[in-house]
Amino acid sequence: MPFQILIFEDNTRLRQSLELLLNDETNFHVAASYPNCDKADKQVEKYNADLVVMDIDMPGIGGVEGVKRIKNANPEVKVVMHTMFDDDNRIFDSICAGADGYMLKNTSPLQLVNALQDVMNGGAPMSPFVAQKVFQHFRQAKTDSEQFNLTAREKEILELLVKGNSYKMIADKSDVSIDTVKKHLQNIYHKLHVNCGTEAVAKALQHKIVKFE
Amino acid sequence: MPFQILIFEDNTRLRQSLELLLNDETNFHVAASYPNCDKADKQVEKYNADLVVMDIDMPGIGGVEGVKRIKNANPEVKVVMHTMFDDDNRIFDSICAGADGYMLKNTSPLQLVNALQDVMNGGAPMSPFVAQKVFQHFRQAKTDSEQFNLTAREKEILELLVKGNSYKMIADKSDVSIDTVKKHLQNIYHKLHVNCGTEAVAKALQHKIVKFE
DNA sequence: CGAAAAACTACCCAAATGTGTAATAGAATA
DNA sequence: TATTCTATTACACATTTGGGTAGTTTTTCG
Repeated sequence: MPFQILIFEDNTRLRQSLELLLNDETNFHVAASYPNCDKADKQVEKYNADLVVMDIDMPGIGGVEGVKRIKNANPEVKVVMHTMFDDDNRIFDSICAGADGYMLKNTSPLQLVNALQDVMNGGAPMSPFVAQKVFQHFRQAKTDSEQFNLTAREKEILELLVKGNSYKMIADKSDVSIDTVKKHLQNIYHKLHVNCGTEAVAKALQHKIVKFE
Repeated sequence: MPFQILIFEDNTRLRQSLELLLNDETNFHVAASYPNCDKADKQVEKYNADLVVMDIDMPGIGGVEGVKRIKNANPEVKVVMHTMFDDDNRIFDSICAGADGYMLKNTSPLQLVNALQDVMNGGAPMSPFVAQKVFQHFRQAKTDSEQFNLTAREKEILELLVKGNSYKMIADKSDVSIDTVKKHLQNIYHKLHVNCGTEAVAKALQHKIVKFE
């Protein structure tokens, strides 16, 4: 039995093209297609869909919200974004909302079909450009984290602060007096251009000076 | 002129297979291959390589450190990891170290060649399994972030704290008395199971109760 | 409607935090 | 060698923070 597919795409012509393209595949069957995803979760339910092809820019609620609802109601349904947008926010929002793949509309029909097969095999297909964005996201902060010129000792103290230690606890664990800790933190605050511990923690985590766990 | 490729792979048989496979492609040429990457940066320099295929588990410095050195000396060289390891740390460490792709060794020869072509076209090829891991990494905390039962007001106050505001500033911006802020934060600390502001900030960011920026 | 949850305020008090100034000693570097 | 950088400690002072207790007022929801 072929996979049941739903298409959400407000451009009528494109929507029909997609239907034709996907119905050509023996193991795909387009159960239905819609120009908006306002009731996507119900529709997925109704057709017992296995796979959803989702545009982002549509009238009513957008595709990102659409994914959220579908995944919320039915986490095992695969959703692949199919959109023109290649900006970071759209991409990351979609992934966080639960999308299983992200293909740009400049993808060739063959590649799109491959991507959909891929996702049904447990993969997470992305257009090359998207994959690059994703990789960049990991590397990102890495570079600017060095720019604060914290000394080894300062990083050590800062890390203890981030972990939730009080000055006294930091002093004990670092085996120095509490006044030394104070002085170090004062210097750290200056280097990070912040005025208090909470800000320092936020900055340290944002810039990955201290890693999570 | 074909792309100049370097291969780092300690398994002799596999290394030779890769050479044969890649030399079959008209636009690839394996300039050299080595059983370890202790001098990878120099070797890349020497052959003016465009692309590196890098194993992770090798005698001497591992592939992750190898990528780091290559990218440090020569950021425009493309490096694709080719390894058996599919654990999160290996994957994310490699990406952070600057890898441009991450292919598992169970990849078919055809797919590997495709991946290498892909990377030379500016893509970031990943094995399906790896792509999935990467997606998961984004979604991660998302689910448990709701579990703290913070009220809307509490989230608002917490967010201001994370942004570096003092109690007084929060009171002003929220248009309530400072004592109210105190009380709210006290409740928040209890809900998050922490004892102070810095810990709360760390927890809020880790669990994405408050988003970066 | 009536109970429960959330928001708000006030006051007291002890402890923690952040700033300034000052000084010593070892390491790194020019 | 001289100088800068880093790590260290000390002390004084004002402010902030965090906890406890106690009460009022909205909202929300069964």
